[in-house]
Amino acid sequence: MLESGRAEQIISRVRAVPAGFVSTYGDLCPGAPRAAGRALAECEDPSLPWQRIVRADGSLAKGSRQRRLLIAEGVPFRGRRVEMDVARVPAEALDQLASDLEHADPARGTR
DNA sequence: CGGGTGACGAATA
DNA sequence: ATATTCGCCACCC
Repeated sequence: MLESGRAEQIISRVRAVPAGFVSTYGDLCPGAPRAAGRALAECEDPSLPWQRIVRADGSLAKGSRQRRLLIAEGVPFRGRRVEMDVARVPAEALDQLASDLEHADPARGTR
């Protein structure tokens, strides 16, 4: 069950982005950022934090709706764009976090 | 095979 | 700073 399909891989990375941070289409799928956008557009899973995926320059694909959700999570903005220098999670970090999710132990680390 | 499309990215004007 | 153009690649017919 690793479902390591192209889309599945992208989706798993989206889930790896922590609240209050963002990542880019290019980081989700280097070399084919549009495939990432495609995956998000097709995926209807409401538990998917799609709003945390923004363009490389910090602009939003989904406009005000997306902006509102991100601000609610505490993502720093500069005008209409996300402050990428502060909130961006690089591709490598995403893989790291994705691995961490598999180890998700809510009871371990609580002391 | 090709041709068109897109929740993109980078370069250019 | 914004608008346009081009390049890229995955997916569909």
